[in-house]
Amino acid sequence: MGRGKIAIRRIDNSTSRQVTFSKRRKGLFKKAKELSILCDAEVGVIVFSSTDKLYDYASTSMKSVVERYNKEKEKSDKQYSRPANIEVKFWQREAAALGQQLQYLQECHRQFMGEELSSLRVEDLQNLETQLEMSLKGIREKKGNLIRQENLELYEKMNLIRKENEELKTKVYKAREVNEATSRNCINAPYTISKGFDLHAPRLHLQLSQPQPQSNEVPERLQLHLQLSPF
Amino acid sequence: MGRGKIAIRRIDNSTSRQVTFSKRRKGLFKKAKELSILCDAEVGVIVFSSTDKLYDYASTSMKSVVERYNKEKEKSDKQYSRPANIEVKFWQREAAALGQQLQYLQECHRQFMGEELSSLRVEDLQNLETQLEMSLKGIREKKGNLIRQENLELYEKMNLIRKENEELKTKVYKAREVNEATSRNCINAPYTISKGFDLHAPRLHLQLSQPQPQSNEVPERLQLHLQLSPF
DNA sequence: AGCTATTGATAAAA
DNA sequence: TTTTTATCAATAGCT
Repeated sequence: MGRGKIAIRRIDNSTSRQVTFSKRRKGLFKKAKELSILCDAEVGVIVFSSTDKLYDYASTSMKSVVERYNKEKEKSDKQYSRPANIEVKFWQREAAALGQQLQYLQECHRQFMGEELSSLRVEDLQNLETQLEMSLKGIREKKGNLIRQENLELYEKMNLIRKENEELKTKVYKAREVNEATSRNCINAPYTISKGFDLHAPRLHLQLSQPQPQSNEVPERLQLHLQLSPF
Repeated sequence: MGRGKIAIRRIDNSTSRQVTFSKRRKGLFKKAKELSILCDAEVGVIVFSSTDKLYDYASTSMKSVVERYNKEKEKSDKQYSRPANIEVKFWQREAAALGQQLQYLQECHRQFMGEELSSLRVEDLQNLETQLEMSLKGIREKKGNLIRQENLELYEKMNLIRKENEELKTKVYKAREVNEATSRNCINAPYTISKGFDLHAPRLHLQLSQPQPQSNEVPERLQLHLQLSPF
């Protein structure tokens, strides 16, 4: 169709190609429009030129055509993107709902902290007070139980250590006796050495039987809890 | 181009329309292909028949064409889907962050309610107790202030009403005197009527000077607050 | 589905 | 780019 037949292959002449592109693109869009009208069809045509310029025709709107196309395709293929908008709305709602919950809880929490009480009536304040008293009761009970249990454990440990100490003392005394018995055949005085050993032994054993990192804090805590515990 | 010219309008004959649709659709796709080859363009054509069947041609792939089209459009128009993916991620993050905050606050709140204390150490419980004691102090102070103020207002109102009552009483007595003076010229006994009016007057005025809906609850509240107020 | 007269599209030139 | 015009391609109406 033209002054001469042409082979269907890329047109080398850039100008010629440009002209042909214009004409044929126009023709393509016209044909698309005719098809849509004659046959009551929805038609969309997208064309990118070799210079990356976009041209498009749609009998209705390209948005409609692409959405319909994606809807049709997503039956077998989920990689198309249209449902994303629904997703965005879903997550927006989700965030809004969480935000509201958060705000409500924050207000509630501030009231529990004794802040922002101005909006409350006497009745609300009374309810809050009652709730806090209940909470306090539970918390004190729990704390008391914990402390008592800790103290019990500490007492048990202390007793264990004392027992060990007693046993060690007897061992040391026995060792000293043996030492004294043998010392008559010896020149140097082992008494001072044995005395030094006697003094250091308990501390050494205390550390061995307390593998926790805060073993040196134990007495302090013990004192603290005894002091605080009114139970 | 055919045996006769046809007007570009919907073909009424269903069979004829169907045939034309087939022929022209094939022609359209051929033209699209020629354009893409001759001019080195990327072309996509989407056609929905009047019976909702999908036909499409793309010089490369429809996915590529549609994505390129969306990418091009999103520069000027946000309703297309490529940015939606980023948006989805944003809102997901937002929701996740809010959810975490909420969860943290909920745990905190439950502890303030005296629940779920098992994860807390003695130190935490002590802090919680101190906080709650502080909160309670603030709440009690606020409640006390509110009640005192309410009581003051109620006392003032009561005094006003009493004053009004006194005034009314004097008026009633004066009216009775006038009545008695005129009753000598009358047969029936107006004394009982005036006594009844005397009894009902205060209640009537109490309601008139208390436009609140719970005006009949006032004495009860007054008693309650006096009972509760240790301030 | 084919056929073909006829119209429509467009290549080359301006 | 658009117009012109000669030519080829597409297809409407029939089979």
